[in-house]
Amino acid sequence: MKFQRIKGTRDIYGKEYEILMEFYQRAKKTMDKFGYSFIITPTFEDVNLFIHSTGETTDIVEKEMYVFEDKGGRKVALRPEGTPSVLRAILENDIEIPCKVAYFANMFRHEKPQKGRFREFYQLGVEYIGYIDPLVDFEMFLIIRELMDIFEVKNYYFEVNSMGCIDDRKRYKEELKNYLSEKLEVLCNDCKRRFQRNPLRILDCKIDAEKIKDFPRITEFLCDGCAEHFEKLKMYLNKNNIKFSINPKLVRGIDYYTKTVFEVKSGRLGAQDALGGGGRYDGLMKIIGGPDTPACGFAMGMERIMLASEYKLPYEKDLIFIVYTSPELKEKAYNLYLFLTKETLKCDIVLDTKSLKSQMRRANKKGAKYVVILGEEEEKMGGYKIKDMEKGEEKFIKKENLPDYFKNI
RNA sequence: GUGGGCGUAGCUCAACUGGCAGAGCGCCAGACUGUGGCUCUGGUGGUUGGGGGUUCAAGUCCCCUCGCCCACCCCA
Repeated sequence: MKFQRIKGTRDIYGKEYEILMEFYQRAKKTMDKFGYSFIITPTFEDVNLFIHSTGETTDIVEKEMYVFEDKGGRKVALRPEGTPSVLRAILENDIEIPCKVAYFANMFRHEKPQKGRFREFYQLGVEYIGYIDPLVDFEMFLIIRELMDIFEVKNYYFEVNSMGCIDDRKRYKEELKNYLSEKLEVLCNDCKRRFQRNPLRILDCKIDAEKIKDFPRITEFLCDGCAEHFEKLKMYLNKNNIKFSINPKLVRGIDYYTKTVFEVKSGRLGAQDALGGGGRYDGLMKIIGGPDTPACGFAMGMERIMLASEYKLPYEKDLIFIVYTSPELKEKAYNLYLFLTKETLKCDIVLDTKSLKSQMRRANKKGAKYVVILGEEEEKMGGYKIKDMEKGEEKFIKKENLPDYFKNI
């Protein structure tokens, strides 16, 4: 019986694993600098958490969630995004607000896989909870700029829009519906369906883009407070030389956003060009039963980051390979291997009895810098032969001098 | 969920209108009597994704199914 992984999932190993972990380390360091603390929340939650926060009419909840019933009859969902869980955790653990939280975790969405899109994927998420100040929104851009830097992503760009507050959006929705009702007949079937359920989504439609060119801009329907918030953000961005363009069609697929929304995009990705996205969600905390608390955040897709990144793993040749000339010496060789690992040196050894030649071949293939040779002759002389694989030189060394020999490689 | 492309050795791919499943790389070994890379020589390697059908004969044609890639939808 042979098995294969579930569609849209991946095995991450070898170089890709090393890169992902390196990126995690770097992100951790950056988030530490900005004063964020990391959090791990459960992989699955009560399905209602997402229904109420992400939004009942969103594609994510409507058709992309992995939902199942556990043995206790609870309806459970694999998390499709991180923000609801983080807010839930803050409330449940009475974490003091304001707070700054980050996470690095796998997310699950039942979509058809394509370039840069998987059913299980990794996100780096950042949430800043507690302030209405547009400086918070601005900080998201600052952090992303720094992350793009350390992930070595070069050609990225920001798109920004404002969704206004709940009231603004209500008024805008009416206005948009008015405008669209005259065009409804010429729109595609998807858009006709969206008209009732979620008219904002029609702005996203590529088929009908031409037909609705002169749609009303939401930024013209913002209340004074939201307009000022947006102006301040733009000012901060300009002052700090963060380039962005305003995309009045950017509405995002999650219901809870208010005021600022944004995406980071890359030209290197194909159709799924968003490296990350986020925005302000001032109403969400209240929706899930907490105090009325403003917040802002974003998430980035690590697989997409890796696609867009120019980062190359450093070429570290520091492996020490142990070889032995006869089966009788195997256990001695293995003890040497154990000894060296205690010295925290990177080493390896083959256990199936093979010719010295074959062991040397293996050492070379694994990229060994040094080979320690255990042989009968060397045994008699109380030491080992060490071969420098780059120079091809060999040197005899006494057993007691071995640790020192590798001290400064 | 909808469309298009594709599944042949570990990898990259050949195999005309149906006619004995192949190459390169890799892997293993020898040339080199305790020593890697380079070179040469030999060897290993397959239920042609799976199932069914048509045929004397199917990698090739037909149907079903699974998977991968790309796009739509939507998003990270």
